[in-house]
This record gives sequence, structure tokens and C-alpha cells, in this order.
Amino acid sequence: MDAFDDIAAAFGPLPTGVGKGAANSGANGGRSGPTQPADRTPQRELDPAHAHGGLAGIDLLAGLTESQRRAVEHVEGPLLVLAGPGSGKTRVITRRIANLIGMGVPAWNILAVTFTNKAAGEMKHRVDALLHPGAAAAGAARGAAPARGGPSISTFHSLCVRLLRRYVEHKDVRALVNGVPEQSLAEQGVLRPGFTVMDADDQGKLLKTVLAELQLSSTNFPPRSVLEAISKAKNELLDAGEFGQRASDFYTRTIARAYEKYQAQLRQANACDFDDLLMLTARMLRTVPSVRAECRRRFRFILIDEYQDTNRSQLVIATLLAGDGKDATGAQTSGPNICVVGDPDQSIYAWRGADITNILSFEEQYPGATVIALGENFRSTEPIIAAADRLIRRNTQRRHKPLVSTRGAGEQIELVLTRDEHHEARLVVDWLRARLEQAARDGRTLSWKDCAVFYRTNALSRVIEDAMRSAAIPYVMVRGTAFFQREEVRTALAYLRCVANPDDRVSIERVINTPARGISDKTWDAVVSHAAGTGMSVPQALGRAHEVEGLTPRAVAAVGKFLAMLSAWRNPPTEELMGAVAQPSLAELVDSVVRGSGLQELYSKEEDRVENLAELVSSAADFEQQLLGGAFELEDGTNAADRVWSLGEKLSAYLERTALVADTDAIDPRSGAVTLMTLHAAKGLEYPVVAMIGLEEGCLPHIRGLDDPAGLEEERRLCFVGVTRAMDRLLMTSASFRTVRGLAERTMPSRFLEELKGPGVRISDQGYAVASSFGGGFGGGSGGGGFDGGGGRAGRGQRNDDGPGVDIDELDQRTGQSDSQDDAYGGGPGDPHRDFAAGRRSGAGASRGPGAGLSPGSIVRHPQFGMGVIKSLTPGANARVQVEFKHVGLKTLVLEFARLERIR
DNA sequence: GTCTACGCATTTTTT
DNA sequence: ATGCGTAGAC
Repeated sequence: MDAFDDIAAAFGPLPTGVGKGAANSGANGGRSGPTQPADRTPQRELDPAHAHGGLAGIDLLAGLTESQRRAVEHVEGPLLVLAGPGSGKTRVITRRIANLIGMGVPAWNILAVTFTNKAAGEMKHRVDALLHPGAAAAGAARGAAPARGGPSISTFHSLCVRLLRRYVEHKDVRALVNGVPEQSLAEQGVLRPGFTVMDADDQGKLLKTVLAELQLSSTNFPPRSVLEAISKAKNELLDAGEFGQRASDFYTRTIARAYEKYQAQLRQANACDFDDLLMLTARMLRTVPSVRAECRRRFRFILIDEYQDTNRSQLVIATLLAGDGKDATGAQTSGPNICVVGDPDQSIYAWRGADITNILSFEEQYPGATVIALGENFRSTEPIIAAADRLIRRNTQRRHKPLVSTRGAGEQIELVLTRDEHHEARLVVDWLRARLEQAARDGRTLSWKDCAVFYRTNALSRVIEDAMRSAAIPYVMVRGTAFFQREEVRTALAYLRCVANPDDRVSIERVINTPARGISDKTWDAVVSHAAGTGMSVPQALGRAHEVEGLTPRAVAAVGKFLAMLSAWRNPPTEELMGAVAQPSLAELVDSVVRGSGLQELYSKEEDRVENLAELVSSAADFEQQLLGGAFELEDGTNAADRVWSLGEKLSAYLERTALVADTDAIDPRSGAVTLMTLHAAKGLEYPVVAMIGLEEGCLPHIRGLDDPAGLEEERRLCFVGVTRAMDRLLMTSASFRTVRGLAERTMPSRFLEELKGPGVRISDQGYAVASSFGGGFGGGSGGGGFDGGGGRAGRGQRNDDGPGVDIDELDQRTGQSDSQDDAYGGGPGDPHRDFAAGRRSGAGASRGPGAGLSPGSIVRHPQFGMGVIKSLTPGANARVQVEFKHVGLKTLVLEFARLERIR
């Protein structure tokens, strides 16, 4: 594909003088009105749309605290923003981006990197809103100047995919493989165009075959931990050779062998895993000066969110992109324009290689960096903040920073000991219901979407789900990859990957006999060893199945039929009109694969699987529509809708999305449902009402974090993250029995409960209350009383008779809070962006609709009618279009619904 | 070659 | 309890 082929064209010379004198804030200090870009914008050869004077009317500094404002106004030089929970971080970031643009920095020179796609989508949305105020209102005005050249906002991983795709054939790539000078990645066999990104599941499959080939027992070398070790090595930027050299003991050396082989297999399959994306990009930037220089010219202002969760390769990428702060003439400026934002207290990803040192030593790395601490918490009430502070103070490896709530008094936090997980779940459900009822009585608006339930491990969600269902409370689970991990969906995607990347051995293996088509494991093994024996790749050997010894003619025929099927999908029937050639749509291809492969038939008896397959087809249709409808902006600042996409390109883009976009379980923003998610997933979100369950030793803190102090501190930070998501109400529960794997186990309350204790915290022990005897009321035990140690809980569970509606105290009226709330954090749950998303620009999206770029004479394709030529267009609210179709003659269609694809 | 049944080990968090 | 891998039956 590629969207990014045009990056080079968009890379311009270094603009000079942007914001000079405004560096490190202050110079601009008096100004509070909108900036005037005119005097600072180097008037360049770019599309005039870049020079949108779009900030008129928005005061980017309105309602900011002094430190927030300093951060927003910071222009050049390194900047570290230490942003405590609820401190308006997102708001500061988005406004700073808008401010940079207002100062005349071309938007496409700005790169913002976030940790999740969700966050990227969110940030994009907000920056858009700042840059195009009123776009939502005026959005209907189709054909308005498209907002081109917005800032790049993406995750590290998607950024890396783009860069790798862009440079995979770049000639100057050197020495990524030792001693091969001046060759592209493709020539070195590292990655070739069309490479695929393997997900965890495929990684596991691939590694298992490797371990089998090395004849390593899966008990001594569990795939999971081997993969972990490899991942860790990659995060440290060690390739297999380097890793092997450092390996001293037998175990590590063996892992090194597995690593090497695993890597070779990946390469042969023209695939890479998540960690490769980062590692290869880091190495490329490090070893290829021309690429590095080009990227630096493109990304002149770099911003990284959640910096405390970056790993080594991400640090290297950031550092290399940021550069040394010298301008085009080599003169030292105020330093690299790198801004990092984070909070060491919210570092919760050390287990996957995140290095908290990255943020802690930022000032050392960039002497003279501006450091701004955002300490005020605008989100949560005083009791919540005070408790969070008591908790996090227990961590020793930490620089203390005070937490201050600007919201003042609020309801008490409730810690409840329950009997078992069912009791706990019912309690949570009743408590949530009571919150809504209470709010209703008080004339406040509170709905299910304002509520969330957090847990340490996904396994805990089930009981809660059941309870929610039987209480008829709508809920949504934010589960990593629910949809795309379904067996049937994964298989269908594997077919698509085979189509897109003929070398993808792992996907071929997955689908070659699913559904059963007479190609047994034995046949497969024979082909694989034939490939190994002759030096062919497995896909090549498949193509020469007749040469493989020991295969029955029947098997050979079956293989041939399979390959023919793939090949038919790769060369779908095209249609031709006046020299223009049209391919089927992506959705048609996916549909054809789902049916033609026999998957549809295979699962025909399982209704939900069939539905999921149908859903996959429509997700492809959605994607296609977004692509062609202007929802995606490309790296070069143009819009995806402005170019013609071949089917193969669309397919690659789609697959890339399914691999990199994790949280795609469609969350219906309208449904107003309670959100269920892990604590890790909760980071960055906020909810008025929060319940955290499973506060037990071994669960939170998790058993795996208990053996070393650092692990425990990370668990504590995780708990801290959970607590600080709550705005108004917080319930934390612990069950004294929990069924772990079939067996009920006695548990101990989490030490964190003890640590949270204090004023504003109410504890009640209902550990022995009978499940049926509680009804939504909360025993307000002796607020502040503890769990007396040992047998304490073995005593009677006390429960007072407050009954429903115990919570006499009023919630703080949220109307009184500063506007920072809605602005900085809104949209956590129920945000329209989660659906298939990063990269979607809902605001501006409306301004380009279907059929943008069409005019009489354009050749289009309609899913049913086929190809045709546009005869005339009637603009307006219900724009219509007359099309002369090749086969069905002249038709008039409503543009909005016609689903026309521009071919030429 | 394909399907079923039984025995086994399994447990965190995610791009 | 669930899922995976293997062994044995159709």
C-alpha cells in the first residue's frame, strides 16, 4: 500500500523561527487571547488548508491553573509534565497541541504518541474540537474545506508500522542485519512489503512449533515464559545473537536458540510481532541516518503520553526522533522539542518491560528541561484523594508529591468484606442500583454509564457479569480483544492474511484444514520437512506438493484445491469500463472468504458464530466506508478518501487495524451501561461511581507481585490507579471465600484496605451475613474501625439496620466543579471513538461524506449495480447523483446511501 | 482422515 | 471450571 509513500513529499525543509523567543514559556505570557498565526507562520508551499487560522474564537488558556497554562504555552525545548491523577493532563496536552498550531507550527510536524488506541482516538477528537470549533454544528456542510494535515496522533505501535511500511524498501537501510551494507529491509529479508503483524495467539503457535523442532519439553520451557523472555530481550533491543552472547547459563542459552529460530520463522513468514515493530523501528532510526533525518524533519514536535509506561525501545525511538535540538545550521537551540507527560505513581506496566527510569531520568537526559508538576486533582472528592494518598505513600521507591483535591468534601469510601464472590457481586449490583436511586431522589442525573466495576484479573468478571444480567442492569465489558479473538473470527482473519501475505505460514497452517478438507497433519508435516530439506519456504513447498514424498494423490489434489482457492481470492474478478478497472469491495471479499472457505457452513449450527462472521463482514464494510468516506487521515496529511485504494491495499489496511486495534468490542455509547474492566484498562478513565472488587491478598496485590518489593509496589500503584478513577463514590470489596478453580478458597483481605483506612473511609464486615439478608443498604460499620487481625473476621459480621438509602450524605453537586472536568476527561465511557477507531475523526468526518471528489465523468462502482459513469450531481442536503451503469443503465441515487466507490 | 473422549495442567495485567 | 493436547475409535 501505501498511504505513506507520500511522506517524503510532505517532508519539508525545517521551518525557521517558529516560536523563537517563546521557548520555555513566558515570552508569550501576557497573551490570553487567540494566537495569530500570520506573523509566525512561515508561509510555505503547503496546501493552504494547513494554514487554517482555525483557532479564532477559542481561548486556549481559559480556565487553566498557572502550571497548566505554563505547560500549554511551552513551545520549544524539552518539557516534562508530571501529571497526577485528575490533574487535567489530557486537557493540557490537547491545548498545547492546538497552541503550537496556533503559533504557526505546521500541524503535520507534530507527533503525539499515546499508549492505547483509545487514548489516541480520544486525543484526536479533542484536538479536532479545538482546531475546528463548531465543526460539529457546521459538519453537515458537505464539501467544506477538508481539514487536512492534522497532527499525527497514534500509538507507538501504529507509528512503527507506518514507518516500517514506509521504509521497508528504502535503499539506505543498513546493518540491521550484520554486515549487509546499503540494502533495504526488504533486500535483507527482514521484512518485505505487505508484511503482517502477528498477534499473541499466532506468536504462541509459531513458538510452539519452534520449541517442538528444538525438541524442548514444554514443561521445562513453557511457551509462555519463553515468549516472555524473548519479548523482554526485544524490548531491550537485543537481537537473538546479542541475547545469545549474554546468555551465561544453559537455560538462557536455550532460550537464545529458540529466539533465533523463532525470529527466522517470523522473517520467513514475512511477519513481525508487536515487539519487533518497536525494535526494528528503533534500530532503523539508529542505523540509517537518512531515514532518521527525514523523520526528524517530519516530526519536529514530539509529545509522549503515559511516559512512565514506556520501555527501552520506546525511549530509544523517542530519543532518536527528538534529536539533539540543533537547527538546520547546526546551531544549538533550546533543545529537542520533546514533551513527555506521565506520572510515576501510575506506572503499571513494568511486567511488560516498561522502565520507570525513563521518566525519572528525563531531566538528566535533557539538562535544562522545563519541569511542570500538575498536582491539583479536579476529579475526585477529598475522601478519595486522601485515601489514595495514604495508599501511595506506602511505596518507598517514589518521590512524594502531594495530592490535593480541589473538590472538597464528599461521600465516604466504603470498604466491605463479603462472604464470597456471589455475595460480593450482588452487593456491588445493589450498591450501584442504590446510587442511581439515591441520585434520582435527590433530583440528580446519574445513569448506568456513570458507573464502572474494576477488577484485577479478567477471571473475576464472570460472577459480576452474571449478577448484572440477572439484575437486568446493562453492562459492557472492556475486554481486550473479545471480538477478534473468537475462534471463528480468528480463522476468517487468518484466511484473509493468507490472501494478503502469501508467505504467512502460520496463517496457512491455521486454515489449511479448517474446515476439514482432507489435508491432515501428516500431510502438513511432510510438506514442512520437504521444505526444510530443499530449502524452500513452506508456502513454496505447498505449491510443489506433487514433489513431496509420501503424499497420496488425494492429498496433493486437496492441497492444490486449497491453493487455487487462495489464488482466486487474490485475483478476484474485475470489471472494466472505459479503461478503468474495478475490483470487488473489501466487504465482498471478506464475505466471499467466509462463504467460500466453508467456514460459514462449518459453523452453521452455532448461531452466535455465524453472527460473528456476519459481524466481521460488516466490520470490513464499516472500515471500507470510513476509509473512503474520509475518516482516515494519512501520514502525509492527505485524506484516505482522496486516493484510490486497490483491494489488496484495503485488505492490508484492514488487517493492520484488526491486529493493532485491541479494544474493539463494540461499546454502544447510547446504551448507558455499566462498564466492567480490568484495572489496567481503567487507566486514564474516570467515573462518578466506581466499585473495585477482589481486594484480597493474592488477587490485589496479585500473587505474582508478592515475591519482590517492586512487584508489590506496582500492585499498589495499580490499586492507586483504580481508586483515583472515582470521582464521587467508591466501593471496594473483598470476599472471604473465593472459588478459584473449582475450589472455594479462604482468602485474606488485601493489605491495601488496611492502608486506605482513615477519615472518610467506612468499613463494614458483612463476611458472614447471609446473602439474602442484605438488600442494598450498607452497614455503616464503625467508620474507621479496622479489620482486627487474625480471627477478627471470624466473628459475627455486623450490619446495621440503615436499610436502603443509608447514604444520607449528599453527593457534591457536580455542577459546581470547574469546567476542567468535562473538558479534560469526559467521554471515558461511552465515547463514540472506541468503535474501530483510532484515526477516526468524527468531527471533521462529517464534512467529507461519501462521494467526496466525485464529479460528472467519474467512474464509480456500486456493490450491486457494478461500474458506471457519473452523469450528473445534484448537491444539497440530499445530494443525488445520476449514474450510467454498464449493465443496468441510468439510475439516480441518493449519494449518502449509494455506497459508491470512486474508481477514477 | 476425522471426530470424540479423556487426562492433564492451568491461572495477570496488554500493544 | 475450563481449555488444551493426546490417544483411541469410527
